Amino acid sequence: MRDEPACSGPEPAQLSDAEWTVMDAVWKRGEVTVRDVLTDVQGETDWAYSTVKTLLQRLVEKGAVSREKRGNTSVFRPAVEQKAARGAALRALVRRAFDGTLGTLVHHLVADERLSRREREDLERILRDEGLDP
Amino acid sequence: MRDEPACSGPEPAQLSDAEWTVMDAVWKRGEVTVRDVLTDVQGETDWAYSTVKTLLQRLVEKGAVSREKRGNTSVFRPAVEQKAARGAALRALVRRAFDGTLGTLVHHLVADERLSRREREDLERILRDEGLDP
DNA sequence: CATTTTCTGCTACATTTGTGGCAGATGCGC
DNA sequence: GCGCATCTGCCACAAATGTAGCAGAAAATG
Repeated sequence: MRDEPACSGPEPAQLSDAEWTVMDAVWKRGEVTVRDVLTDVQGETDWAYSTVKTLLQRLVEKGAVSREKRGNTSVFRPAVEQKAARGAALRALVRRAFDGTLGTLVHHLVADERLSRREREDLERILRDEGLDP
Repeated sequence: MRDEPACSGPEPAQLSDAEWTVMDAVWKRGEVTVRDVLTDVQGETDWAYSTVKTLLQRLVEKGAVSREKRGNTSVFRPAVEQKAARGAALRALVRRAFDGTLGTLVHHLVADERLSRREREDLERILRDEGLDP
């Protein structure tokens, strides 16, 4: 009896850097207009209205968000869960840079000299606290 | 007194998918020619000689490998350690997709339903043992 | 040596990503 | 209803990435 969930459906499309920034706002609000996102990313970026618009457009094409016309304004909603997107991104990284093996990544984490003792302890704690639920 | 290694020098340049494939061969062999890499990636990819050549060229420009002329043939050598490249890639992922916080990634790992119990246990064990045993 | 093989240097070209402009349609304040 | 603010749809353009061809130089081969 296997306890792995095995492979579910197709991976959500990979998101680019800029697209992640937009998705953060989309997930946070649940439902956004171009302007909402623009507002949220002010300070983080220096994007023009058009830039956000284009990015949302591309996210629609990638199937990451859905668009619904409300009056003359588009309202966007997440079409993939953040968790799914994160999983896909993580698996893509593991595939390209860590032998396709999660274990290699974890090993790197704990062996990486840039990981502070404190962070390492945090990881252990998180694992113990969160990993126990059957 | 801080125990963090804090921020060392500048991150190695980000590598693209294709570039990671090439770098795998470069790290494995320690010293390669275009043809060596081409040989190694046969089966994995269907690249032309020129493709590998271009990729190595770009890796030189990115400072990821060094080139040395031996006769009329170029010999390439890693200029960044695999560990450093992995670290940079991992940090980039955390930055874009996991709130910039390693803890968020680890939390995702243990909470992700796609992570099998066995992998979860491995993770815990590796953390406890500091990754000392294979 | 004359050929054949193999390299290199340069160029090319499609796609994706980052960034944004312009013009026409639509909605809001007065 | 009119004008001003907004939105949208479509296009643009540079940099990065994926993928490779061509021509000339260098080396190997008979």
